[in-house]
Amino acid sequence: MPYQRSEKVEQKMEVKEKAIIIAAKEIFARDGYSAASVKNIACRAGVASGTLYLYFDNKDSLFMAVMSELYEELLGAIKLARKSEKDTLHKLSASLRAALNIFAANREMAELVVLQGPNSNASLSKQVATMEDLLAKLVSQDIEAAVDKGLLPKQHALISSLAFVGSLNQVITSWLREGKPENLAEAVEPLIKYNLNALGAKTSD
Amino acid sequence: MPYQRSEKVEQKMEVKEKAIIIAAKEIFARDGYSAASVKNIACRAGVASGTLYLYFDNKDSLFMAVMSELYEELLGAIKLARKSEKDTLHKLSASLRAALNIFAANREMAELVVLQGPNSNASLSKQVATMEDLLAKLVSQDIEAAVDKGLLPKQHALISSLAFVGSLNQVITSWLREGKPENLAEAVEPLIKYNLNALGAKTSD
Amino acid sequence: MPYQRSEKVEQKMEVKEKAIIIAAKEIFARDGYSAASVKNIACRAGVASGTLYLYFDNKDSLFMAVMSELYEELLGAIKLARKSEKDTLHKLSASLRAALNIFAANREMAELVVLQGPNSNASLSKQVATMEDLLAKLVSQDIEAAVDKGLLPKQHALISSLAFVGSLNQVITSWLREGKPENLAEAVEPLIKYNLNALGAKTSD
Amino acid sequence: MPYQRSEKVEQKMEVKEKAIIIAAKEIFARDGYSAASVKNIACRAGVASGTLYLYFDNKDSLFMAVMSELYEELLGAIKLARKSEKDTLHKLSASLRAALNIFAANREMAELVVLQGPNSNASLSKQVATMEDLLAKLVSQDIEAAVDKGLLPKQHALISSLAFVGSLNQVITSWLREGKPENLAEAVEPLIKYNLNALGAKTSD
DNA sequence: TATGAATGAGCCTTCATTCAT
DNA sequence: GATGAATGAAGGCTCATTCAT
Repeated sequence: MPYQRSEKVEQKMEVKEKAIIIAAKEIFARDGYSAASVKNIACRAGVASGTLYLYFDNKDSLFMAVMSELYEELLGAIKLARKSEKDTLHKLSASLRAALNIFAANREMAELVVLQGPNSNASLSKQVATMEDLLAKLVSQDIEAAVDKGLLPKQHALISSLAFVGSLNQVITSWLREGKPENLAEAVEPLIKYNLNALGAKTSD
Repeated sequence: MPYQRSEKVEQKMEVKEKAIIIAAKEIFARDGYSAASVKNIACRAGVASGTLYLYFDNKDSLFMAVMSELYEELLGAIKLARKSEKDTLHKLSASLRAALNIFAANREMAELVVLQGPNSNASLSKQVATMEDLLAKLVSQDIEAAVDKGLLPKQHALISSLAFVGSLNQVITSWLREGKPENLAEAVEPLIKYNLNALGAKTSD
Repeated sequence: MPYQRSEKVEQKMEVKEKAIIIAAKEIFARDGYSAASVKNIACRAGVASGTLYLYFDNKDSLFMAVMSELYEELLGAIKLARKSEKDTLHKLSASLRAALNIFAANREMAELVVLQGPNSNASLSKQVATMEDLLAKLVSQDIEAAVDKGLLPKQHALISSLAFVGSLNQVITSWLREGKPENLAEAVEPLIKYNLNALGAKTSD
Repeated sequence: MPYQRSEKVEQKMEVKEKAIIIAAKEIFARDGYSAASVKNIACRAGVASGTLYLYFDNKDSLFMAVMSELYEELLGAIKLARKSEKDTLHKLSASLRAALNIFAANREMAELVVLQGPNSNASLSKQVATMEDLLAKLVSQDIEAAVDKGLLPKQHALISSLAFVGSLNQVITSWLREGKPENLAEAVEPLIKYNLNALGAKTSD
């Protein structure tokens, strides 16, 4: 029964691959890209360092796998949150709120996505940047849509979207590095208000 | 003749120290802290690697020297720009404008200050963060002052200042990495407007 | 008056050369040959490292100069002490006593002659060994003379002289490294007695 | 097949570890601690320099491993020789004889134990000195025991034991460096006689 | 003569990657 | 597939020596 066997093996491999990614997240988040050693990651994953190379081409590609997974998760959560909202501006707010919530719940992810991802190594940074862009593009599209609908005044959508995303990044960075704000939760509403004001949304209050 | 230090030699040394810092900026900007090698830097500076250690204690201290110089330059430009303005809100705008201008004129500095500085190495990052903080504090103080004067509505000053600085960072990051916006100049006014709106300033138009 | 001038200069140089040797003794004694750095020695001598090379070909030759001087001093003291004695066996005792006395009075010398000298570097060790030999030869000659005169029984003069010198060395080594005996003075008589017994001298008591 | 360690691999590793130690003995004996380079040792062992660090933490610990092994071997031989003797004084003679024999058979060991060991590096020397002391203590205990039994006259046991060990050291040193005596074998009986006389043993002849 | 900045070979050590098992 | 011992290039840094001044 070669078919079943292959399935089992495949399952085992998936398990191992996941273990490696989980370990990699921990180590990369804690030590940063350069200081993280392959041996450490393998060790944490309960796997020999050679084994790691059966699942990933090299350290870089492991890092990218980690980042991809994180971005997928992050964007998934954001997209999900947006689905519950009809109004474009509410979509924007929901995005911000979802991002802050997921980072608050998963500090490691924040560390990786916000701090380590963008600063790994010349070539990796470029690839990560591509993923980072997705969020900016989402925001940009919302802004353009809202402008079209007359919900927002005309503006430089690129700059606005970058500013929007940047404000989020900085708050998280400060939270991670300085512990200020102490809780991401307290940042949610002020940050949403800040950006909606910035975009020119007429807030009800 | 027991060695004439004062004149030529001292000058030559200053020149050499500067050459090393210039080279370090190039290499650190291009490769990042970890991937940059001391040998490379020395080589680029036209100096033997041992020579570098006559001017700097070690790689870390060279990096800090580079960063310090850059922050001094950056904050100097910002403070200068602020001096010409009386009004608190104008001070804020002037700060943003000055920062964008200096980065536009000095892409390498942007690369180092915005991208490499924050992600070098655990202990260096902390020191750099201290310098980064200065800008955020400046903004925070302005906001609080403006709120006190009734120029701005009450708000969460920490979050507002982080968002302010973050929006700037992100625009520069995107410019460096994606080439969008193509020119920082075009970002200046939209970004100022974005943040003034965000802060709740009543814009005249 | 070129003659006088040359004399002055020569004097100055002798002063400087001596300063370097004095400094070298300190540093070599403290750090050992390899760990002692030329720069440190020059610095301690109040001289630039380049200057050192006007007086000595290189680190090795400086070390040899130090050792030569020490051996000269040591052997001088020993020969002087021997002169006051007529009897061959008394010459031997006097040698031992003189050696212990000079080391007790000059711990640095002991450190260099006994510990550092023999273990500097492959080629230096050989040269130092040649100087070490002088003491052994002196002892050997005494033994042979005493045997000829019937003061000592026939024996393997080489072995006896080596043992004699070795016993001295070991006591000093232990004194330097372990602080046992606390005082070299207390070692003098036991050590003399040990070796006279060893040589077969009929001690009066 | 998750890697078969137990048999061949483990054996190979032991072989390799031994090869490294053997190479280290050669190089340390030839060049001394400081001048010996890790690369050279690895090379002589037929191993990459990185491999060496799989077996030893660093150069220091490799050196200590070498010295420990040698001291173990040396003291083992001495203790074995002593076991065959009942009389305290015979134990002493047997110790000396055993030491000379093992050095005669293993010149490299002599080089390391007598010449290099004591002069490696500040912190290592101390550790080595601890091992060196064992021999001196053995001798010291014998002397004290013999004195108690009335086999030897009262004496300064510390000085006597140091002299005893020193005489041995010096003979070996001279043999190694000067080639005198040509053969250690010829030194055995004279040296034993020298020291027994020294201690005040009533020799039968 | 005296200086000390400059050199660069060489040091010990790390670590991503490979490959025999 | 899994292992982990082995590799060796590359890293930061030191220091005896040189040489322009």
